Amino acid sequence: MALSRQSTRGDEIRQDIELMFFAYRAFTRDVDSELEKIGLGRAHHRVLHFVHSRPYIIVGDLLAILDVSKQSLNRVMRDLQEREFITTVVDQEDKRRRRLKLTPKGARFADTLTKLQRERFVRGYRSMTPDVVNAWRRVLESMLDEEERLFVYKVIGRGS
Amino acid sequence: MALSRQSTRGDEIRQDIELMFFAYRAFTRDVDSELEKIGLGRAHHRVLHFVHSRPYIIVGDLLAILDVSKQSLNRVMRDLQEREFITTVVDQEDKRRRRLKLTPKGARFADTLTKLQRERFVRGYRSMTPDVVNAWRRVLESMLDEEERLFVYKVIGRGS
DNA sequence: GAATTTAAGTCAATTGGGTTGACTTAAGCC
DNA sequence: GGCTTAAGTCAACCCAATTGACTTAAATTC
Repeated sequence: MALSRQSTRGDEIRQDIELMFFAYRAFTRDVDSELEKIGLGRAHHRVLHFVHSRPYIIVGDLLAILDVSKQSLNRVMRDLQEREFITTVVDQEDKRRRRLKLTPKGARFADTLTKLQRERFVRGYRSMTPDVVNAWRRVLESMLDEEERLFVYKVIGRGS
Repeated sequence: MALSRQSTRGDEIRQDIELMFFAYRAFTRDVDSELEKIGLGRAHHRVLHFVHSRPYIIVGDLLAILDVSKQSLNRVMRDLQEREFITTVVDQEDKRRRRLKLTPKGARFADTLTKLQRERFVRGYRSMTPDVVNAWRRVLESMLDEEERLFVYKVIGRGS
């Protein structure tokens, strides 16, 4: 295959853009294929993931994180509830709110997915000093827009 | 919003997984919205991008890079040809092959999209030493599977 | 030179995951 | 009591992907 292109100077960033594309695809592949076995998709994974790390999150906050319409979330939620991966409890302080939580079964499944992605990071960080790992994170963080960055800090519980 | 979660020790990688999700979303957002203005989607961008850096690439190689079915590529190609963003030329050595190339108009558009993504990288790399930037790349590369990594090196023209 | 393989393209049906719009139900707030 | 908010639903639609079955034309093999 005559795939390669002449590598001119000054296009390192262009390579990085492509690397980002390939890396993200690798990052989601294992998980996608695991989900496919039981007839779920990437959208289901995102819900499982974020509900797992934020038990009792309310629906509106989850919508804000995922940045999708509630109609879209709803279809996904139905699948997850049917499979008994997720349950809702009515908030006692404000009974309009539904708090989301994974069932033990849902949590186990979410954990196996997380493990798959975690492995790729561990592999990448091995042989890197803590300094470099930190810098790595800062690079990713700088890709976010200002306002978004504050939101993400709040969501992932870093920086504050 | 009570979005944040308690940050227990040992879940740094979990934060990184989420950061990867948010960063990739940011990374594609500008481009997506630019594409939307003229009625194209992310799939069109990928084709524009890879044909731009690999002028005269043949269809089969592009399929291998994108890892999609040819039926899928074909729909996208039709849109791009209608808009006169891309042209095909028959390879003279093997007349079954079609070589793809952007028109000047297509190249200009591809450049404006690249610029948008490039900015995010420049922002991230500013204040990083060359060493750190290199390490950053190595982390991303390590996320690829072994076989895939060799393919990607060939495609982006690094390593080898 | 005929048969097979390869490269590209096409039609049709389906899926996953998103959208907008319009609406309902129930609860909280002033 | 009336407005607002949180959640959920139905319907119609869109984009980007899939699989399967097929065609055309050129290159390769026997």
